[in-house]
Amino acid sequence: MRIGEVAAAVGTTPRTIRYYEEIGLMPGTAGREPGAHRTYSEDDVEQLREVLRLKGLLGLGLDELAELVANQEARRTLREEFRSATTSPARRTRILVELDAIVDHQLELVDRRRAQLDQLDAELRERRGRIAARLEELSEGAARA
Amino acid sequence: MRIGEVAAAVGTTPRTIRYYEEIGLMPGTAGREPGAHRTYSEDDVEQLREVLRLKGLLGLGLDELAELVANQEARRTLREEFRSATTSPARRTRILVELDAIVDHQLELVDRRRAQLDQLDAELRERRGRIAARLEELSEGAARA
DNA sequence: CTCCAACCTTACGTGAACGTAAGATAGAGA
DNA sequence: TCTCTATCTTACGTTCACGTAAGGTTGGAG
Repeated sequence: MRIGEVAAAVGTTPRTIRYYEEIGLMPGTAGREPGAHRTYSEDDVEQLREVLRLKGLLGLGLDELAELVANQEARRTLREEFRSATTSPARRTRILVELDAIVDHQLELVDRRRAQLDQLDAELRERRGRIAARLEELSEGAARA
Repeated sequence: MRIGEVAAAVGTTPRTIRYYEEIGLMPGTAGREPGAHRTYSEDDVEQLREVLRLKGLLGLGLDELAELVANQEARRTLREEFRSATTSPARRTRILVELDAIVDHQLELVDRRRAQLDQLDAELRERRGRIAARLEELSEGAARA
């Protein structure tokens, strides 16, 4: 796929994709003739989607996202090696353990944020509960009058 | 309280507070002599805390935060009127209904974000589950060998 | 009243994250 | 092969959210 298609597919702009390449969030110049068009695989697109998603949801900056991207790339490499027929079971096991650690890390980030939102949500609901209670009181007072 | 105290109390800087005033996220110049020191109430501090919190958790920009702040100020005004002895029960009811709507709106924002995080969380957990399953398979295979 | 730290205003600087414009080029289709 | 259209590189522009520096003022402690 070319950059314009990818941009349209994930809902962003070519400029953003190039920028992400510039700061290391996208595949980069590996084996591309200077001036040649960029081409992307389906996996690249998927990775970009995840990056944009995490950026939006967690509000991460380039440095933090870079860490996650490194993990994403590690995931891809490991998955490929895992799928290879020549990989030994022992090696497969180590790959899986590593993949597990990566996912764990992402889950930790997500869960931390989720906990904070839960806290806020609970506080808002309590506030709403108090308002409802006062409304009850008021309507009872009106009924007695 | 003065600006430095407030900044320290909520973990930010005087500059940020002045900036928030500039863009309408903080009380402003109402009745302050030009050049005089800014003073803040406990309520102001609390409002600032909420703004910073929502900014951090939801990643909102000035415009979206401004909406929430308008609501915060409405909340304060309404609460004060509610506490006044001269307010009629009918008026109190209307105030409560309005407050309820405000909190509802905030809850909506928070819940939407929470749902997205839940979705991501579920996906990550499923991914982890698949990895665990494959590890199972591998160890079983090793046991049979 | 005096002093001085904390504050004031004004204004320019900064980093992140792109937008936009210009001129040259690549590469898929007729 | 020729033709466009999407891409390319380069580079300056922009908005947001503050940081920082300069020179003057406020206002509470002593």
